[in-house]
Amino acid sequence: MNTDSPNTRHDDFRCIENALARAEELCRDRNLRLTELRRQVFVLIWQTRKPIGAYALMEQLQANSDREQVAPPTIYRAIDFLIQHGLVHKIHSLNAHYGCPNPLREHHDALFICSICGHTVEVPNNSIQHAIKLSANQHEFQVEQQMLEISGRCHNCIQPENSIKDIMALEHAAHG
Amino acid sequence: MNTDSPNTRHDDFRCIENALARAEELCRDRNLRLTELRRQVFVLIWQTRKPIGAYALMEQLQANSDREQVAPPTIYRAIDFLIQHGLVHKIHSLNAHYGCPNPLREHHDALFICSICGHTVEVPNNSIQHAIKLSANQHEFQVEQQMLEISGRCHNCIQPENSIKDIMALEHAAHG
DNA sequence: TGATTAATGTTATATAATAACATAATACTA
DNA sequence: TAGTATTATGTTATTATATAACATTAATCA
Repeated sequence: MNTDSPNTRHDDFRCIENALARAEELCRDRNLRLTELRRQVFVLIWQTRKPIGAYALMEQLQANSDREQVAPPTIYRAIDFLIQHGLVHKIHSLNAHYGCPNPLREHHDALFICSICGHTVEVPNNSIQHAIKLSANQHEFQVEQQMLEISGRCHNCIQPENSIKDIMALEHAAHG
Repeated sequence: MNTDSPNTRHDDFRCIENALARAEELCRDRNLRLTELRRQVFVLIWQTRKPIGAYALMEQLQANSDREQVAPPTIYRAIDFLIQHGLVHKIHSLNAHYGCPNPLREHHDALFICSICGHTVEVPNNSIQHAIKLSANQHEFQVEQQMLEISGRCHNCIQPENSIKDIMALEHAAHG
């Protein structure tokens, strides 16, 4: 299932470190408590690098911490906190979660979710946002929340040929 | 929870009849079988006039038909059929369903869902659609499915004063 | 320090969805 | 029109997702 392009691979550690730093800053600024539990859940979500469900997250937490047993409310509370403060988004069409790459910016983005590899990209788009606002105004509708989830194939997964090529290139590189 | 404006009330029967007629036509045209079960579920969804979950639907079917006992798969299969052919939409943010008012038209609409009264409106919007397409192209993303769900307050529920006024007007009308 | 609030632990349960297999109804074909 | 294949439904059990309710611990603040 891991179809990440190899050249992004090595950035993972720094990427997560950066995300964590941003989260800490945000919490400091807003006087929120990024507790050990919340921090662990946050990091686990980022480490997965694709949308992850609450129960999978629970297992991960169980496995990667010295906690005796983790029950659903533990994980749901942590997730709720992270969602509430924009550090994590929920993808309703998958009942899964991913780390928001830009929690400071106010955003109502389009979410492109690859149905093959799970790769998820958040795309800010003013014209979409504008169109929604306009439509809401026309219908005298007061917007509270919005979600735009688009599933399909990311550029890496569009054509099967490409995947095979990639794999062959990888193997070739590994052998020579 | 029923905050429909009174002047739309009397149209319910005809409205559902029309929807059913459209569904029957669609099924005839596409050689699909709108069985008794599917028809019943379809009508129940329309009768609710707001998003309804699978289990609530199950209870409704239990109560409003002479079936002995309705199990989850029964209702899920019927819903799946209706969704698959565009007769019903699923609202993922609510795990609920509502009847599509225009199943024949190809549409990727914005869905405005009132968080107070549940009133749900499907709004076709070319500029939203255009913006999404553009964004997808830019990211070399091949769209398979998309959903835009917007929750907030519909024009009837925006101001509490209005609701109270409506109720008073209704009561006044009923007494006089 | 003691009181208050916020966070977490713990047990049980509610809600949503599907798997697997049996039976019945419909459509197809010779 | 009888036999066969296909589609739809019935039935039981289970999996997956999420929350309620209450106890305990940790952090904050007067």
